[in-house]
Amino acid sequence: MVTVREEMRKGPWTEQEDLQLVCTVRLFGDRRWDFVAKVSGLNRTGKSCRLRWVNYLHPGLKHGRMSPQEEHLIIELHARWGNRWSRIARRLPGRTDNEIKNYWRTHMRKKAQERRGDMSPSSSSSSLAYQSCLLDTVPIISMDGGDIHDDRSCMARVLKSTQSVMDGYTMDQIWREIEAPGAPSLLGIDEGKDKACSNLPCPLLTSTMSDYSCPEVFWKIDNEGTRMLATQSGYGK
DNA sequence: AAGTGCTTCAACCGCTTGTTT
DNA sequence: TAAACAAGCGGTTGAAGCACT
Repeated sequence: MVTVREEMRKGPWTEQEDLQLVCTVRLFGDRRWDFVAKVSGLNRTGKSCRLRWVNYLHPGLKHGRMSPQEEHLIIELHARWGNRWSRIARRLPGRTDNEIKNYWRTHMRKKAQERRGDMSPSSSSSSLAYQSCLLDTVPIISMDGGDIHDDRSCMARVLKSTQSVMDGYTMDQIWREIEAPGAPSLLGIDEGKDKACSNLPCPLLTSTMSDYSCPEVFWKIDNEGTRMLATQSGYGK
């Protein structure tokens, strides 16, 4: 009988861990992080998985320098809202609260102080009103609320059977495919759900959804850009 | 080339808020 | 309605990389 709780892994993520997390999130969605952490086989907390996904692995993220427009917007919104980083981040598609927070600390605080003197409060530029559409770009498949043991064993089979396939892919390759203009989304969600999984850069995902009868639940986007579950199970309502 | 200080940013921590039972 | 749990948020830390001496 094993009663000793395993020590959770901390610190920087490896490429292999990233791959495992990406594949697990694609299969089960980015909601139940404790579940994702468990079935992925990663010895990480759900919290850690969520953070890694949100701040680094999320397909909608930008990975470059801030543009002048983004800089301007950060200054403007910080002046208005203060350190409400997540709120500010929602106005900057592809940027995370963590990234903006770091950026502010390193680049902008000084600049903002310099500019505060000559910036009138009415200088807000409506042309800079970005749409908060980051999350809408994320193709997600989620689990339903079924028996957790079934889901876990399903995932275990999936990961095991496809380990060799995953080995052939690096995160760089996945990013390139995600970022390539006109490239199919990871789950082909842009072209309709019936084609989901047909154009995956990671072959793991094509085979798993059809080869194993894992619960299939899809997110849909409502008119306000809010993700909702389109499901027969009612999970996530 | 080696040492030192600075910058950057990924990741953790603890608290708060929201959701489920 | 309250308790338990999950997710989100903002602050902080520390390692890695870079610039300068």
